[in-house]
Amino acid sequence: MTSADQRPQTEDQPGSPPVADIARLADHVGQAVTVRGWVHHLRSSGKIRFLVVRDGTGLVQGVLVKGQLPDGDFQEFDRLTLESSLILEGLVRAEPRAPGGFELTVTRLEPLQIPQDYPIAPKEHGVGFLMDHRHLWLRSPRQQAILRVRDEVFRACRDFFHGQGFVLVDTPILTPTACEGTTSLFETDYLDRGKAYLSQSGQLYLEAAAMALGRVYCFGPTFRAEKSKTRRHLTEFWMVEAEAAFFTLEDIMGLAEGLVSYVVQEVLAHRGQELKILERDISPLEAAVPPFPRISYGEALARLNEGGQEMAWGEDFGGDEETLISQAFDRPVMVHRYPRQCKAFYMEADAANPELALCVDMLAPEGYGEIIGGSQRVADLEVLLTRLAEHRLPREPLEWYLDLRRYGSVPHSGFGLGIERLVAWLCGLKHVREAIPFPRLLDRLYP
RNA sequence: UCCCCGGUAGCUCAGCAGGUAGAGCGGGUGGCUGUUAACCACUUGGUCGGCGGUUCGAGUCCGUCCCGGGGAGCCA
Repeated sequence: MTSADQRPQTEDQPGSPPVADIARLADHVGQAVTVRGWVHHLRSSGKIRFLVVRDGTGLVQGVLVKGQLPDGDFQEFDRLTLESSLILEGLVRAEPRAPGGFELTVTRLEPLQIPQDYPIAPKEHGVGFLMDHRHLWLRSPRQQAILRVRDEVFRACRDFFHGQGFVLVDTPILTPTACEGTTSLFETDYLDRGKAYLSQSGQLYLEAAAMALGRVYCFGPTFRAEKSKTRRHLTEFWMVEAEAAFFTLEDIMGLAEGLVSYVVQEVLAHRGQELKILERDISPLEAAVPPFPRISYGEALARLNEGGQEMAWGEDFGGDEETLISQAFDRPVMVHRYPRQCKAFYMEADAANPELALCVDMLAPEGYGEIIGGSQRVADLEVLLTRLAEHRLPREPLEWYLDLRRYGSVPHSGFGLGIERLVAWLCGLKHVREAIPFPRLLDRLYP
């Protein structure tokens, strides 16, 4: 847990040993320390008692031996239950029998609060039950590990873009209209000005920012009111989106490949312990180094039809098709140049074949499906106006977007990366709902 | 919105051909000086999702509604 290295210390209590993070107990062998946290596990064997304590940095087993701490404190042990909050003082010992390698001989035990009937037991639970108790489920080692991987993904994304000269530009969450028009939006009242909608993408605003700063990205929540009920869907999810002036489709594919491979390598380098807790086979992650294979929609379609999965030209791929395509490769695959008819209005047509869009989807291996969608954007005002008409989108709310084509329009491209899908793949999760602290699903708004 | 599966103790589940409610875990009590989801003994624990129907009798069969899970479409 490298992040513990720089954790600021809180004030020690007079008369008590210094407070130590469990992750740093190695630095305190032979010393008296104070540990503050929650009871993770309890065992009693007559005159010797064990409790495993969690403090957010790790787990440590405390040993209570009668005579080595006040009798009153020893008896307090019997009142403890799972998730009791407490303060322990003790002597740090190297102990080969202990999972972390260190143990605490407890010299003082002070319960802070003792729960009755903590709902989550150290046994198997159903998904529905755990989701109802998500606020408590987060305390489990597995969920902690996922959240730490997620944190690493966020950090790595920001590092990558910063290193590539991209500027973080925050796009609005409350928007006057749809970005793409096709998907359903969450609607809300906006004071006295009618309806507002929760953003389903920062892309259009990011295009404006790219015309100011060249290379930009945004990182925020995204909302889709679709009645999707699959392992790959949330109604509220996080997306990192990039947009760069003068980038072609080829440029943006290189950027997407660079981002994903960098994030994977950072997670492998810094979150190996968490991946181990998750029992993740890391060989598919280790393989995710450039170059990622690139195939066209036409090639992908041909592969599917040869494999017996009959599909007509012009249709978008579903989850099953994505899985079949990705199974042919050992790393993420980029499928480019889909038929324009199944893609969004803002995508530039391929000059070599105007029926195709200059777009790309990156499919994660192991059936995790699309993690990135990107494209080169329409740069010409007249073309864009035609597209809006074709898609029957209202022009007035997008006049500002059209301005970008009136005032110094340039070729530009961008993509969006779904964070939860990436985290789910990295962690080997069965469902994206575990990749976000408090998932919002079709039929779930609690807790 | 559509298709499939499910709802029995706090949790995970079993319940035979329709005959009147079970286990493990958890909780409680006691025992044990090195336990690793400790172990042993005893004990606590139920509106069988709701409503209606068939039947002498329904957890079990039928209808319907509610809730949960999985999948499709759409998307990241």
